[in-house]
Amino acid sequence: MLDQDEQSLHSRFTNFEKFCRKKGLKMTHQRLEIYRELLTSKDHPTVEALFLRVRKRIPTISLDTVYRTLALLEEAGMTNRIQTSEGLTRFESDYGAHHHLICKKCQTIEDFTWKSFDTMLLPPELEAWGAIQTRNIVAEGICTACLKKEKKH
Amino acid sequence: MLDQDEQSLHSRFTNFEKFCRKKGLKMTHQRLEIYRELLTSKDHPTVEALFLRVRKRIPTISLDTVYRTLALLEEAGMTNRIQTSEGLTRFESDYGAHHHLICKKCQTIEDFTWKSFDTMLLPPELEAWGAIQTRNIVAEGICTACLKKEKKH
DNA sequence: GCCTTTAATAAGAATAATTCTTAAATAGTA
DNA sequence: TACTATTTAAGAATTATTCTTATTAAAGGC
Repeated sequence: MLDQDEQSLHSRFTNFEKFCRKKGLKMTHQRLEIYRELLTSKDHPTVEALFLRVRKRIPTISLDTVYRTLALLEEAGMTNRIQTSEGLTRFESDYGAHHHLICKKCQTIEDFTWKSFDTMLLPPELEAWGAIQTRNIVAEGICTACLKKEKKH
Repeated sequence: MLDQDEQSLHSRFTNFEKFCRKKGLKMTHQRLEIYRELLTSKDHPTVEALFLRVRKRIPTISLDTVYRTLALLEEAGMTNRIQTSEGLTRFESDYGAHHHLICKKCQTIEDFTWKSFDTMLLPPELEAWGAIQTRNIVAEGICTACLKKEKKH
């Protein structure tokens, strides 16, 4: 995934403030730090991982606050929840349409984009199903790092 | 998804027996019934749901046995685990490449196939990532039934 | 800048899904 | 039929997540 530039990062913070005001939500220290951490994390962290990272800056923060804030951000469409086959919930800040590559060995998740897929017409049979809003590819396999480890064996 | 015919259902049972023998696993009443239930369930059941269904035939079966058997079947590639955004784990028997339509309202999952997507070349950049083994689409939206309910409102 | 109101927080209890432990039951085999 | 190694049922333990409640802190009016 391409790096986000400073401009877009800044506009994301502004959007967060706007969203909070519109909803009558308070802009707390905790919310801001959790959101900042999520924006700068590129590894699809778990709730626990985010909690540990934010705790470096806010030592008294509780895990529950991280859960609540993530639920809030998700509702506002500012983060995506990813349920992995490990059974863990991971989060990512949302940079528009993209897809996932998951390594079955080390469970790391990488993003990729595929514009021509995104604009491709879905099979016409699907129209009868209802109103489709999103389509995401999950590709699984073994990443290069894990393949190398296997060879050494 | 197309109905499976009797022939294929039978061959699946035979494969299960073969798999068990090869692995030195015992063919228990419980394993057979859990597998049968999974094969004939077309609604991507949760562990709990499978447990309740199998219990009609084996009233003394334990939830843990269902968990263990599903883990076994998964390892053998005879079932797929689907982690939904509700946070529930659902299962399906594996009938080759297919994709999922998930309703955000009622959370039901439907299968669909898309042959031309399955054989389509992935973006060449992905080659550097590693060895990709599977690719699945998850399309989300609102199903017709839920759309109708919304209109009545 | 201070006060008031109301929402948000931390802490720990509660819940729910899943896994583990152990004694009893059973499949596969001699 | 008897033996051995798995598998099972039952319930305890674990883990992720949500709830409860008393305390703290934002936002807005003064």
